[in-house]
Amino acid sequence: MQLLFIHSDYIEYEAKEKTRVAEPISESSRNERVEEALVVFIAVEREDEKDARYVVEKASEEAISVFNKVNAERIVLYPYAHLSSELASPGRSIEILREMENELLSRGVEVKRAPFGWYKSFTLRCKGHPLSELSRKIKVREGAEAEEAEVEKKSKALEAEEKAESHFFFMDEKGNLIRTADFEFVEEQENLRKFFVYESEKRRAVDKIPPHVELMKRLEIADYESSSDPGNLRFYPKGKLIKTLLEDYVRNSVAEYGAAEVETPIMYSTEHPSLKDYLERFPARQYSMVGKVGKPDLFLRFSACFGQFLMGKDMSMSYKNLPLKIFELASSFRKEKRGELVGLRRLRKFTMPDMHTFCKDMGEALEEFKKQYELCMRVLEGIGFSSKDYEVAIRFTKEFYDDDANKRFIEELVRIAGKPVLIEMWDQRFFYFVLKFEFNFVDALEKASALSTVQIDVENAERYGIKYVDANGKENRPIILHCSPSGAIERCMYALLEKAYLDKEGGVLPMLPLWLSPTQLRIIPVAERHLEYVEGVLPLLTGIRVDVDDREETVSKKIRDAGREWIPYVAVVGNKEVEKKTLNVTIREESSDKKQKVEMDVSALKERIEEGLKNKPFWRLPVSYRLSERTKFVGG
RNA sequence: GCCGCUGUGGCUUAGAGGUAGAGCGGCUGAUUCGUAAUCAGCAGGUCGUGGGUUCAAAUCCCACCAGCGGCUCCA
Repeated sequence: MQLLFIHSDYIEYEAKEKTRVAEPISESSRNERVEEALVVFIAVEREDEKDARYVVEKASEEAISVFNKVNAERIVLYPYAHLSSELASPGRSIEILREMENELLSRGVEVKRAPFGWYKSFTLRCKGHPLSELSRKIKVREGAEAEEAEVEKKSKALEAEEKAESHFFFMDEKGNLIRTADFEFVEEQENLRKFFVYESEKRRAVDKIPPHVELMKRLEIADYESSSDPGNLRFYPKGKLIKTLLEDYVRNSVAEYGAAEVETPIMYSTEHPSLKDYLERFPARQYSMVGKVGKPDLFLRFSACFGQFLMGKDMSMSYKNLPLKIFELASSFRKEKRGELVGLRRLRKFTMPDMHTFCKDMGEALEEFKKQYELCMRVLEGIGFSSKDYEVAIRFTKEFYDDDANKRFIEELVRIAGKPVLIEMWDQRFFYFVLKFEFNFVDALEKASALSTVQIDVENAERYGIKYVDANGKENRPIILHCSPSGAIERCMYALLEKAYLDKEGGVLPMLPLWLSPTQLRIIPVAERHLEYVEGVLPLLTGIRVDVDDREETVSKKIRDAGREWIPYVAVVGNKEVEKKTLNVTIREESSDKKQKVEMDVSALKERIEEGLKNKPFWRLPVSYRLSERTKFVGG
């Protein structure tokens, strides 16, 4: 609460015109003149709502203390919104002002309160003595927010979740459901074991900073931005390139699958009835913005669900259109707790490919579910993750699994995965889905995070009023599938970096997939006189991100730097190559610590690289192709 | 958010109450070099921010900010 005290000879005001939030007043109280008053201009702020009682008391104490010091005869409370940019809601503001009026009255002070929500003219004569102008800020005491959060009313879903119990199993490729205690891990199931431990037990401390955080900085991919809210990162040109390529790839894959791309708003009113349940369930997880006076507050979306459901509600769908798929590459915001944020793994602002499929019934939903399960595998494969790189979790309600056909369906999913998967069975449904799967990546610190996921949603069609017309002309609720084929784009980048790190630990030279490598081919002239030949070769290499290390450095130095940047193809050009019109190429994926050099002509190299880029998006190099002209974005 | 640890030029870091030092990177010059760091010189620091203790603070104390780990959480 912001307070401005003016000790006045008199104040005169007139309520001229109503604003939208005006309180009703009698005709006689429109005009007032008060002599010898301590005028208290007040802005009630948003945070005051958390502990109104305390704020009212504190503010009243302050007012009385000033009142006594200056020897005023009475107090005028004057609502003055312009003292703050973070106002409380009008309704609460009026209440708090009234409480303050009563508080002062009960302490024996003569009080007048100017009407709230009116455009008022006023004349004020300030006495001008040293204490006649003072301002105060009343802060909500420490801990009030936490208290508030705890008493926050819990939705039914949240209560149910607390009561819900779940049980873990493993299922092998033959469809045997095995109790976790009875499962024996073989060597290649080490990651499954780590994943299960992560899901079910406490972990011990690791005193390493996550490898990908170091890499994302060193490779000039992304970095923290301490001037923003934590978890909102900056991306350098190379990182933005990788991100754009991944986005394009996922977007293309989903379009090919038959989804229509849409765009929906990133912010929504907190007062929309369909959105309220979500907000109640995760009260502290929103970025919220205070609406202007008389307007509802807004929150930033944490997924594309709302936008697409609200769109779905207004569509007229026939059973003939189903299954209907819409997709969005959605910038999403989740105000994760401070300690949960890590590099590119867990962010507050991230990019979520989000596809929703409207299906006419559970049969169709399951059919689609399986197709999307396979879609997710293909998309991850395309990004650079084989099924060895992730662990499958399938989660469902007991009720779902009690059905024989469903049981066979789950077994089929495990067969497709081709290796044992983690099963979680809930004894009751506590959120909107009955069945979901995720593909989880296990990183160098043995932490698991979900990449792809599909969920079968049986609740939101009802909540949002989404319907389709069936063959009999009757309206029905569709079953909705939520699918993120790759998981968050940033998280894919995290997993790629962690995977490269793990490769390095295993003695393999770390690198990004060719199509994502910022520089795909680096040409290193031995001396300046070889540059001309190199420049002549460049026009033959269109469609490939090529750069030239034209710095005045030794060949050894340039080779080392290319290696540190994980460049997939490094070509050295000296007298021999100029003479024979070839390139001396080191192919990273075929090299170990000992360099493997191959003499190739330019067209052979081009063909080989193009083969590796097939069916993948391409963007040109975002920085100068000459290293001598390049700016460093990160030191070291 | 809570608990613990950390914070020194662009990067990595030495310094533990008494004049901030180095390597990399940068700049300048020399070197035109054949597969993981060519040589020399120069510039660059509010010691995360704000308070406090002290004759004196990077160093001790407090608060805040950011990062890391744990708890928690992951729609």
